[in-house]
Amino acid sequence: MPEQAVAGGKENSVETPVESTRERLLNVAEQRFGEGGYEGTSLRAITVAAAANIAAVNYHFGSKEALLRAAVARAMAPVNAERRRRLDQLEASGQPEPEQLIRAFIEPGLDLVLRRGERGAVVARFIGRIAFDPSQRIRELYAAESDPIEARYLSALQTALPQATPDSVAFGYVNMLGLLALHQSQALSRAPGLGDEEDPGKLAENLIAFLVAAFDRGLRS
Amino acid sequence: MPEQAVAGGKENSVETPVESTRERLLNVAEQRFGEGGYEGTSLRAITVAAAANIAAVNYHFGSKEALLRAAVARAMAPVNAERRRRLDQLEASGQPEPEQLIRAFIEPGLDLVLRRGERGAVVARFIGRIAFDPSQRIRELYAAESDPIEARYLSALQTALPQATPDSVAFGYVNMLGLLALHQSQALSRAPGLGDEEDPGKLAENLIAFLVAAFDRGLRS
DNA sequence: CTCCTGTTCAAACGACCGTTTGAACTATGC
DNA sequence: GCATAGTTCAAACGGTCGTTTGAACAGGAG
Repeated sequence: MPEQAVAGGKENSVETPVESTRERLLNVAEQRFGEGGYEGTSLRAITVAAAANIAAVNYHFGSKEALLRAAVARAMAPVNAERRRRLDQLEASGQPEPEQLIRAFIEPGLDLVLRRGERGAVVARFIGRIAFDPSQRIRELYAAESDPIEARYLSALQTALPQATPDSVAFGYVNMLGLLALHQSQALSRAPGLGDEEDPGKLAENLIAFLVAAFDRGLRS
Repeated sequence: MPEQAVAGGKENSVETPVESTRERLLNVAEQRFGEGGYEGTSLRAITVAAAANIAAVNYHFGSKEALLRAAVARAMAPVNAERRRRLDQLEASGQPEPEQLIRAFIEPGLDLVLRRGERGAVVARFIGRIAFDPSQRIRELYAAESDPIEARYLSALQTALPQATPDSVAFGYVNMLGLLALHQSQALSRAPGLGDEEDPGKLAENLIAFLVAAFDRGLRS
């Protein structure tokens, strides 16, 4: 077992804690997959950037798709955990408002991930891109990762919006999901300096206000 | 010049007017590109399905990307024309309501394209997919095709929503663009039978209502 | 008929793809 | 010391990619 990250070597004490090959592959994978998509990114491009051998991918993960799956799972874990935590908290304190539910969905996706400097933006773009990859196979791979919470959000939104039909609540939910993914992937910011990227917090507030209005008054009754 | 589509031959009088190789390539290209994305679709898969030779692509278009560009231009032309027509009409009859502007943007994208049976759905998915392709190069290719109208919509929306800041109007516009593309690409309909695909007209009305509410009350003032 | 232009074709080009192999290297347990 | 399990490596595997080539074919004009 080489490279145990001696945790106090001569150099790279905190800045670069000697990531393992496996971690470097995951880091570079989510960066490159987020930039070029799954089909548009080769394993060789990833392994070169990660200073790893081609065979390391199949050794640590088994295949290109398994690498993607591992990267998606790792990237989604904190987002899902935060969403669960907020849902638990909201449900524990009575009937939540629609805005609180929407906020509990959007903020973990934007805030928690965009506020972490360069790496956070990379993770956000990766998630947003994979969620709507051209290949249905890969979209399902992402959907499987966020499915468990989807049902909780749908029923919570339904009770918070009793006048809306179940179909229209589901319609609003997929719109929320889609808009979040689009802003995460930064595919909407065509020209630089649209006024969004400057402040991720402001983007979250704008998006939440947009969705709250749509949920409150834009769904069929 | 063979295959002049004799316009009244023995068979295939209306059903299959002997499409030229060029037309068959465009038809298959927008179908396959819409299903698998640009990177995920090979020229060989296209030419086999179009019953054409590989070299025909480079003869008629020059390259894979030029084929995509031609397909995008052909698919967007009627949508852009209809949007221009509606904008002209609205501007000729006084100050349009936000809903009228949103309708003039959404309906040509969904209605005009989803109401035309199988081919319309293929074209819609193609447009929606290309608009948010992982590759920035391809997204720009699409954006160039719809840019000319974008400025008109932005200024019309701004005067229809005088209380909203220019930034928030632009924010609403990209959200509208993104949601339309997502519904066109059918990437939002995960499970079959969500209640949307059954009636494209109903989807358009739901989406318009959703967006009108968001524009009217969900933008920063 | 002969030329000429437009179109199609099989075949091959070099490059890159994801995956596999088997040997080399490293640290640990005995 | 030796054996062992975990990890990395250069090299090659068969396949597919987009593109190019040069010959073959088709119809219209002279």
